Amino acid sequence: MARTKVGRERVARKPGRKGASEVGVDAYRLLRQAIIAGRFVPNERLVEANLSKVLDAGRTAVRAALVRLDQEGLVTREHNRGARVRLVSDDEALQIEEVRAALERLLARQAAAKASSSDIRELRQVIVEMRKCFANGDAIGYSELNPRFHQLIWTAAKNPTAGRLVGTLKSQSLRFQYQTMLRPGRTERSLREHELIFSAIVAHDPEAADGAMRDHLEEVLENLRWAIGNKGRPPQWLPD
Amino acid sequence: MARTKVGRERVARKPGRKGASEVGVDAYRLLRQAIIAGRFVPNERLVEANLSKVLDAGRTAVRAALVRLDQEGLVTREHNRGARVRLVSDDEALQIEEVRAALERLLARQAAAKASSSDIRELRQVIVEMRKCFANGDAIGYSELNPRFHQLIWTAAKNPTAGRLVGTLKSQSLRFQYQTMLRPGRTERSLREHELIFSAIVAHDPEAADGAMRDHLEEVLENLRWAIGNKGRPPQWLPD
DNA sequence: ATCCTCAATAATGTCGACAATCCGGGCTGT
DNA sequence: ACAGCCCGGATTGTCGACATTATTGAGGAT
Repeated sequence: MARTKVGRERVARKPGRKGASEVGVDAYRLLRQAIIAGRFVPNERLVEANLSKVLDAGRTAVRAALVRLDQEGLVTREHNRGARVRLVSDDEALQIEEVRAALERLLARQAAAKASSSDIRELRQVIVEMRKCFANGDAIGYSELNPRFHQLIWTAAKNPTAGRLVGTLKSQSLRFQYQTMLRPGRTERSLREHELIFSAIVAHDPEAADGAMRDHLEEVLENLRWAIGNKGRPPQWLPD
Repeated sequence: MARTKVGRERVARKPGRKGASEVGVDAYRLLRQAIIAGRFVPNERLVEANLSKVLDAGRTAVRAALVRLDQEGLVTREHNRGARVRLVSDDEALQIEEVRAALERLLARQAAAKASSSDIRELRQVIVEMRKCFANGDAIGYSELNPRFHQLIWTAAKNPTAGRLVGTLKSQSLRFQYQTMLRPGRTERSLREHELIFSAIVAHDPEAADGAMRDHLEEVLENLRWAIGNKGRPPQWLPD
């Protein structure tokens, strides 16, 4: 009865707090976003007490988040030595990208087989916007459309297993992605490749979708190799 | 010095305990093995207190293990509702198998490109043993050789990223695997397919390895579909 | 009889405390 | 001067305690 625990004020950790969201999952998402956004230097130590304050969550929640992120490959944990943000080497980035390519091919194939008309409508929408960005020379707008296009394919494929996997892979190699669109003329080719994938899906032709996605990601991989080769030099536009 | 804490007996939780191993990782491995081995009914509730006693680990360790296994897809956790062993539906099993096929194709390709002579030696060893098992009609021996063959390919491919992924996928769908070898004549075909993969790797022909692995896993997938179609009926040999 | 309410129970989520461990810096002995 | 040792600070790992939440079952009102 009315055991309104007065003993320990469960006073909100901080005044403004979304009531509906849980603490643990929040800590996980926040930390994940922070890592993906590159707000930590690679190999930086993640001290639980600090994160606890910064994320405004108990150490327990931080701990759970670190365990998840470890399993996810975004941080490494050594016994009694804490957690660090994981540094993915160049070789690893290539491996990850290869795996991602294999999965995206599968997803493109399945998307072509199973895409609903609403899936196709949304894809078309993105393609239209991409064309606009290209016409306006808006390279960064284009870059932001890119992941949306791929995500739509994942949902169209209706294969959540593969979708989750590709998502985590992408988050691991995201740091390398910013270099991929700097090459002159890359945007135009990319647009054409995306259009090919799209039309294959519209035509419900799995074979063609697979091939188009293969070509596209082969191109991306080639770019990545090039970017890694040019490492150390500051990334810069080569004005055409 | 010699702060040999007597206050709280850290006496081994149970008499026989490997000193070098840590508790947490042990709990994880044990629970994982138990789930994979099918020692739980699908959808069975995993009560932390019970596991704590059974696994002989603190509740904290159990908790961490559950978080990991959740991320790995072997259990599901609902907030304030605990964890259950995850039941993978038939559809999901098919999806998983499709993803696995895509990854194994990649691995076969890379194995053909990069296999060292010692890798090849070990693979040959397994093939020889497989032939023996087939000749003796030892179907279960053959079944146990199967995963070893594939694992050797993963190591030969030298792509730990893909290897880990395939490993977790396999653990998720392991429950469905026992049905795959029951079909009459399956063993012989399987052996031939494995031999084809092997010779492609020996010849360092990535394209052929990819194709052979594709054919092999297409066959496996077909078997899985058949097995799922025949569900409910008790699995039984059809004597030829 | 059926549905609603509400307490008892069981399990999870979270926190604080403390031990175990690692790391860096100073001290000592040769 | 230099190597090795040892200690103190900092950080992680683990445990127990307790609040919170879902669930179950009994009892009462309609």
